[in-house]
Amino acid sequence: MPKIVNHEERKRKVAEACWRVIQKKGIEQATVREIAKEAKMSVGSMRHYFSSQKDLFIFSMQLVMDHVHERIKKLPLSGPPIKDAMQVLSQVLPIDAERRLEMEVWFLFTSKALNDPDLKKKSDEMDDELYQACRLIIEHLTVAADWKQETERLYALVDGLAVHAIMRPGRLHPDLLLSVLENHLKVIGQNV
Amino acid sequence: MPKIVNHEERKRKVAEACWRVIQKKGIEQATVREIAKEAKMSVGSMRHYFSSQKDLFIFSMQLVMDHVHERIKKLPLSGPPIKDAMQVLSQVLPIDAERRLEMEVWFLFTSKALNDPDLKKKSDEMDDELYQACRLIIEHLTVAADWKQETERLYALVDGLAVHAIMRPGRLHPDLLLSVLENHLKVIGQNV
DNA sequence: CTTTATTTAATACATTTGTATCATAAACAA
DNA sequence: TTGTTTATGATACAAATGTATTAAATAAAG
Repeated sequence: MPKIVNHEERKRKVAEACWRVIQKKGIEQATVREIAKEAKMSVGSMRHYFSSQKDLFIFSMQLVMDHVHERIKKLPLSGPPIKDAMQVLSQVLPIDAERRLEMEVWFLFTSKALNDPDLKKKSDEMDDELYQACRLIIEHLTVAADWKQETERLYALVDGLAVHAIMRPGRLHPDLLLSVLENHLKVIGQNV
Repeated sequence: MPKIVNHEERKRKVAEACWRVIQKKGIEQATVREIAKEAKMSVGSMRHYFSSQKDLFIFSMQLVMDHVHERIKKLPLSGPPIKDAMQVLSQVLPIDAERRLEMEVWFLFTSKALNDPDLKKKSDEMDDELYQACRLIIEHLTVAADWKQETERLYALVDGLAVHAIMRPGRLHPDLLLSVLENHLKVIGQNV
């Protein structure tokens, strides 16, 4: 009956356009008009896929989470613990253009989430998952009794490195970032 | 000649009102009208102190930096290196209401700075200072050859802990935050 | 071809926003 | 008092923004 269009696929295309606008102009300039322009459609047409700007933002956050999940799922793990941990954590670090876009966008959504309960819910989801991932890594790497402390330390290090690499890519480039993280894991592995 | 008003003092009062609005409603809702209301003056009157919203934002960022500087300057240092380091780093960690307000506001300014060159300049100033502070701490605590790596690690840990304490205060409360940081410094102090 | 459901897009509208204008008030100097 | 400078705040205005409305185009089914 209708026009031949893959609805979900179109939604993802719009969300990716939303990402690009946020990266290029910031979240305050991520207006429905700017996003529609980037997606090469009209505002009215875009509204057929997202009934409100907030719907689009939440979908765009979920799409970041989905991409991270997919990359981690595809990883050929069960090698050395430190190597596996590096592979997993690299999926949330801005070490190439693709991850950088997603992490910059996520960073801006996170800041907006501080004063937006709907976005905060999604932000907390991701946060809980990353915390648990760090917890598992710590449990596999060490037998330290204070796993809570070590988990917070690893998780804070990962997010801190991500933010610094986003803000100061000239100082904290991908190679340095990865070596800092790997050395941390090595020290942890020798028991703290 | 004029009305009896301390111009600089008034500017600081407005900037602090700006902080409170940003914390309560987010940076997108930190409009000139909201800030004027919080400062208990009219928009026109506020414009007498700041000719534009951007001027107010940059002054408000500078005021955060000033407060951090003042607190550090007042510290009675030259005790044990780890204790001194903790005292200094605590000034940029959200461990009480005052610091939490400043760090939340700074966090939001930082995210806005990603797409605003004027704010980015101020953000980079603070960033450079904190990096150098971490560098000094590392140099005093260890003789490790890789001071660049250790500086990035400490700095990322500090900022990561700050962001997590802001986003998830229920999980990462001030006591846990401080103990994670202190243990890190202790391990560093034993040479890495 | 006709019908029907979906997609597209132009236009409108009420709000909000930053900034500008202008008149008034206040305090000190002459 | 008179004059001058600073402070205050009401009002105005153009631009931007999220959302709603409405009509047209498209593709498949009858």
